[in-house]
Amino acid sequence: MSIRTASRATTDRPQENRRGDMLDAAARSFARQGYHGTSIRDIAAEVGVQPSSLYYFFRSKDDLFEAVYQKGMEEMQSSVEAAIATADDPWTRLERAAMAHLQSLLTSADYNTLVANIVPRGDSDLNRRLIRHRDSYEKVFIRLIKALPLPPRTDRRMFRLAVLGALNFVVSWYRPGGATPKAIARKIIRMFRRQMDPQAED
Amino acid sequence: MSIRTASRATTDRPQENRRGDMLDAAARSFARQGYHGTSIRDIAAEVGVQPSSLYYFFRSKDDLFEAVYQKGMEEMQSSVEAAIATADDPWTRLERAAMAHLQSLLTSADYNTLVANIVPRGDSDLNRRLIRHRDSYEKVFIRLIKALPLPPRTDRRMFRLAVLGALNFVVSWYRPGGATPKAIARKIIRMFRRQMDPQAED
DNA sequence: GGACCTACCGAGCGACCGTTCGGTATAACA
DNA sequence: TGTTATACCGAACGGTCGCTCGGTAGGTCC
Repeated sequence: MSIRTASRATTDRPQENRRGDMLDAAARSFARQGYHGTSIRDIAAEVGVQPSSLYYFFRSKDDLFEAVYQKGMEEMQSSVEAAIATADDPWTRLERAAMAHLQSLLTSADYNTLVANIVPRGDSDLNRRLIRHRDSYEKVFIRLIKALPLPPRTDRRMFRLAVLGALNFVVSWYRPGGATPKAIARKIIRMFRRQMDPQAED
Repeated sequence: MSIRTASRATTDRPQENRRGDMLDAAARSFARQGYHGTSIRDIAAEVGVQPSSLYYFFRSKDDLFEAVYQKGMEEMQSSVEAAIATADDPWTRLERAAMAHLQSLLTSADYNTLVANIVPRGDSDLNRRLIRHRDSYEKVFIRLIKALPLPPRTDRRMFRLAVLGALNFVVSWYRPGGATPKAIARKIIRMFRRQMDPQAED
């Protein structure tokens, strides 16, 4: 292994590479103003770059948006996966996942607020791609709920959707200073648990 | 009471009045393409009117949007109120309300899909006004949940928000042909009920 | 029959939109 | 030292945006 192969020149800083900055600025703008409310020029200005430069890294506005959305979903997924790694009990794992999920949505990291606020609807190409990313993320919850000791004949899909609904709705009423995301997540999961699991301690 | 006062000329059709048509077309467009995705010209074209004509009835695009949103909320409120009028038992009333709520959100009446898809965030003037309308609607649920025989020290606010969250999230996974809105609403409320009310029959 | 009001029309202003295209400074490579 | 790839710049194209403004046809009122 020569020096040549070891030092990958592209990552160092040969003549800068602001793709990351662009992604960050896009996340900020999209999270605050929404898709149509954000212009390529807005993002470019925030990075300190010409609008045309964005097209060197991203084919189109749609592509840029998808990249941001995907990164947000991936960040959430890895934070959830890290949170459940250390627990064995299925209900504890769900609770930990809910905490990580809510914490991601509420701590105003732009990528995650974006994911929280943009609900893909309609059937444009872009929306179809976003939904694929979201579905991929929600697989974690399918697994978690599959492992739960629920009463027989429980509709686990409905259960999952009710939990995610209650969780996601928090972003529309949460105000910092009140209950913490963790506390809220715990409360919500406990509400669902008490019903489904008679020997829950509470 | 003379003939003059009885026949209010403005409502008849002196030289037409397409305010209602405009509101309907706006609801359609806003519900499908969102706020920024809808142009005044789109709406005008759908009504068969010049763009400038919209400004005779509405001060601005924001005003028009607010009018649509408000009408949507009012429709939902009266449908919920009609649904609970004939029931006395608090849990039954909540269940009926949830059914009416979901039915409004899911039967693709444009005013209601709009309300379901537009989640006001940020602190523009418009968003603040939308939130006021939404809060006014949700008062019904505060009342309904206040009347519920819940265990002492139950956080009724959290309970309400969890219920509304689970309910509102349905719009993002509902597909016609599966369970009906009514059935879904019943299932969701029963899930919450079993936990809080030990002598629920189910 | 003249003044007035209502419900529009039609043209257009200035700003902004996503995107394209030809260039170019810098650095790596031969 | 010349070639090539990378990471941009700067200008501009064609289109759309929200909104304004000066009309005016038709009905109502005195």
